[in-house]
Amino acid sequence: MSDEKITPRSQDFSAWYNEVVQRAELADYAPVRGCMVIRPYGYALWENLQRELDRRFKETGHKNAYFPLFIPMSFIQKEAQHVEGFSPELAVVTHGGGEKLEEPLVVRPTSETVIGHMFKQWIKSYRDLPLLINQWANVVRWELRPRLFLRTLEFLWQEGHTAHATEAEAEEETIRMLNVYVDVAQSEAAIPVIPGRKSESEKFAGALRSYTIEAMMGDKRALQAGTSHNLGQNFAKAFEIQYLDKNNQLQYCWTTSWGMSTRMIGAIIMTHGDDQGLVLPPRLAPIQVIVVPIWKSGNQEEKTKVLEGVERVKKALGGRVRFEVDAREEYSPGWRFNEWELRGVPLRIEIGPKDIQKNQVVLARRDMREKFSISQDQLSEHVPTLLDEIQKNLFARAKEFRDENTVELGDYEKFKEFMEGEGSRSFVRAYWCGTRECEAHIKAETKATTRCISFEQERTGGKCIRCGQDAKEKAIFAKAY
RNA sequence: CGGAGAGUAGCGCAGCGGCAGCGCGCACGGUUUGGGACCGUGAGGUCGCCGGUUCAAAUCCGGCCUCUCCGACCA
Repeated sequence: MSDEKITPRSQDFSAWYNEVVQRAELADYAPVRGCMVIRPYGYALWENLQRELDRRFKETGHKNAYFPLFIPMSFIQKEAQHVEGFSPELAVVTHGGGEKLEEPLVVRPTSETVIGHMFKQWIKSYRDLPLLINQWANVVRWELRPRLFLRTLEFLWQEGHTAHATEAEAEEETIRMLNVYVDVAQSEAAIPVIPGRKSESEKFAGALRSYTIEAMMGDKRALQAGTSHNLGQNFAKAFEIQYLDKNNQLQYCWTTSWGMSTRMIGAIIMTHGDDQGLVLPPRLAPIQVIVVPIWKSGNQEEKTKVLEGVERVKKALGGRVRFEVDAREEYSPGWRFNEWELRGVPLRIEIGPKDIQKNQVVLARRDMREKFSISQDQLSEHVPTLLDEIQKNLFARAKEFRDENTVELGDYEKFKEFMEGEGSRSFVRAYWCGTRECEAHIKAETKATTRCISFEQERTGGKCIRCGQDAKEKAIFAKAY
């Protein structure tokens, strides 16, 4: 590992991002183009996110299951929109066991089709509904331009799939799960998000309606951090997912699907990170507190005393926070400080001879460049409180940044100028007539796309920013990842 | 897939027809330790891959692969 400083965020955001991912040991490039290895530290972060999602899925009545990686090609082709949307990015297995397969197998890009096929077998009666399933899995999409965590050929995610008796229930489920994503993003990852509806052209291939949570990254570009789809009866009809209602009438189900992926790790990096490196939200950080003991080597008495102090610290923290002790003598204190800052640990405890004398420790918050001392007796009470404060501060800071970089515009010429100039990477709220034509023109002329039609808006109506026709709603426009 | 750049030790780079180099990291020994310590001794290489030109190729030529950035596509 090189000792050189990382590229400052302001100088080259992409270079900064790649360096942080690798030097913080979150992930590495794999030998296959577009693929990545998630290293233990990055995987621990994912596990913490998984735990928070999984807990909420179970609280809302969902059960985990697992469906196969391989999907018959014919399944993908059953839903017209779906095949159109996913065909360009499919990985297809044509041979197995040295023989050409009779029917090619698609490596799942998402599992609506195979799950739809199984739902048909499992659902007979209205009594079987709702069916609430989630799976933790890897999926493959042959992306043209990969980026660590944000867009790799293979990625990890969860995909929820549910079937309901009525459209209203399906819609309710879709929104419920979107709200779970809002909660996880904001409460756990400390990332402020805007929940809203996707435009027709941005929605999932095969969905009736797609909802999204959109976040602003440190370079002001938008990132879709989670999606929830109301699939209507599109997949139910394609896969004949039917039930008998109370009146013995055969009805098609209404289905939903929703997903959040390892992309969230990219979102965390790009929302909170700074020129020192990664900054992790305490609630998801694999290591919440790093304890760095300091002593003069060769001074055995001093070392013993400091290590006794470390034992007291461990006792105070044990069971309350996730912590590690970095007592490596081969690295200077300064080196270790920098190392753990680069890796985003929210809170550092320094303990050396001076602290032992005064029965104190030095605390350093990762979110601020300042140190302060507290009595060792206050540790067990103070550290969890501090972690909460850091969590809140990260969210508040990110929200302030996003709000500062969100503008409301009504004039198209100004909009165009804005997207070319300094503000080119900001969120713009503007009335939009809702037509594909206007959306496509805006995209072609400004590179900005509609991120979502935010739920959080007054529906007073106005004029479309581009065509001037009546518009019912405002959309958020931004350049996106 | 279009445009640009890059691949030489783990990382960052120099060398650009004639012995494979530097800095950092790594190992060992010693001195150090409150913001990326220092000295010494070492280990580590099919110069991205394949082919061609040449007495001789990391270096010149052709093809391919990979990565990064900018587009189109996308969780």
